[in-house]
Amino acid sequence: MKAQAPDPAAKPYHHGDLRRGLLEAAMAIIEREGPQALSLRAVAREAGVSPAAPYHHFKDKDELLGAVSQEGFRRLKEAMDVAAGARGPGAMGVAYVRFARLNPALYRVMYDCSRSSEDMPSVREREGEDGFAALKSRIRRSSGEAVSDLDVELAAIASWSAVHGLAEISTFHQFKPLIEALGGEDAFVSAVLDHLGLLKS
Amino acid sequence: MKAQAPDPAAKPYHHGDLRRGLLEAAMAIIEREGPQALSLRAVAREAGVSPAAPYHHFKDKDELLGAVSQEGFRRLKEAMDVAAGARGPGAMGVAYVRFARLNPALYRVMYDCSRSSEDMPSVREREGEDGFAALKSRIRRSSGEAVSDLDVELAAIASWSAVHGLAEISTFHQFKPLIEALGGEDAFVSAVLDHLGLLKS
DNA sequence: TGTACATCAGTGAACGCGCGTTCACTGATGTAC
DNA sequence: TGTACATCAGTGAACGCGCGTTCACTGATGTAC
Repeated sequence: MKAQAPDPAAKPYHHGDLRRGLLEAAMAIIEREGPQALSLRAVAREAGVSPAAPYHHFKDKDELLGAVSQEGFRRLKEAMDVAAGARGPGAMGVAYVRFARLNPALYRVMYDCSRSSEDMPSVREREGEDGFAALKSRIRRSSGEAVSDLDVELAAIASWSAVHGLAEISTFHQFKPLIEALGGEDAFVSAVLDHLGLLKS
Repeated sequence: MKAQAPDPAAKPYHHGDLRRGLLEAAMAIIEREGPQALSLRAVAREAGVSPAAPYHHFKDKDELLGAVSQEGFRRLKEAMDVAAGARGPGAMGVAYVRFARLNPALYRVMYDCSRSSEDMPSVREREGEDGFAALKSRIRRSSGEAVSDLDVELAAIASWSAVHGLAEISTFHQFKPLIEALGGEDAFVSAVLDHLGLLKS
């Protein structure tokens, strides 16, 4: 009998798409137990595979972590694109913070990888650049013609800082009451972003 | 001869202030090798003491990490207080980001501890609260009387988000050229914070 | 001032553990003829 | 269509390592009398 009718119960010797399976296992572990708990062995375990199997798909642990980060940026960009097409002003900021809220540990890993890797532009960085460029042209469009390139650049950085900062800070327990009073996370984020103009001190 | 003239070369059996020594060792390791490299054994090694010694001062590794975070917040508050007294508007934001830039790994540990600890108000949280309250009254003072408590609160959160986000993002290599063009980190930070008002999209 | 003793703050050896990685291997798959 | 064979993607045992923590211990310090 030659492997006809692929029995779905029988675990095949070959996984099919173990690379993707490992990435998903890694993300599951990160969100369930935190970035500290992520080990290659744990990922293999989670994927139902021997400890040596991942080495056929990733050079070492760092490479897997990099791939996880990359996949995270891909998903973030996806979420932002959806928000960009659909709703009005502020929607993208809200979508950004929402992504970070729904995937806090993944978001942390993404940030850590961004900082530590000093190598050449990877896919991740290119996607990040894309997002940043899109942000700039959005700001350019919504401002008058009187704004310089430098102003646009600085405003884009300010904007990115604000959403990144808010993404991390809004998870503090300290803000729970205020968030409820405002009617949920998204409303809270929107309200905070609306108050960025008041800052003069 | 009874331990007269304390020979500075001779290492005494008792350390003197090992608790502080361990904290400083921990911070040194964190900044030198990153938060991942921090182990109790490494801290003891760095402090020149046996692996078991730290247990006379900290219940376990987490407690030491918490103490490091606490000390970090103390220093951050110190830096902010200096900036508050001395310079004009924006000085505190610049000081905040400067602290994070000079102690990037420590800052990261502080943030991670803030997020993970769900316990009662520790000294760290009280100091954090103090800083946040100070920020609010500063905003209240600099705004007119027409601003509601809610607006002040939201503006304070927006402000905090912006400096936290900028603190982390400004270390990306991607901004090096712009930072140099503007004449240094502080000028860069100041310029970005000045552009927070432009954000409407 | 001296002495007995409790307490404190270190030592160093040992424990069990999970980790990253390597190795020789084997089962499954695809391709050339 | 069948067969030989190269290649691919797994296995599972093993390695050495540093880790957190515990233990019985000992040297130094402070206190009561």
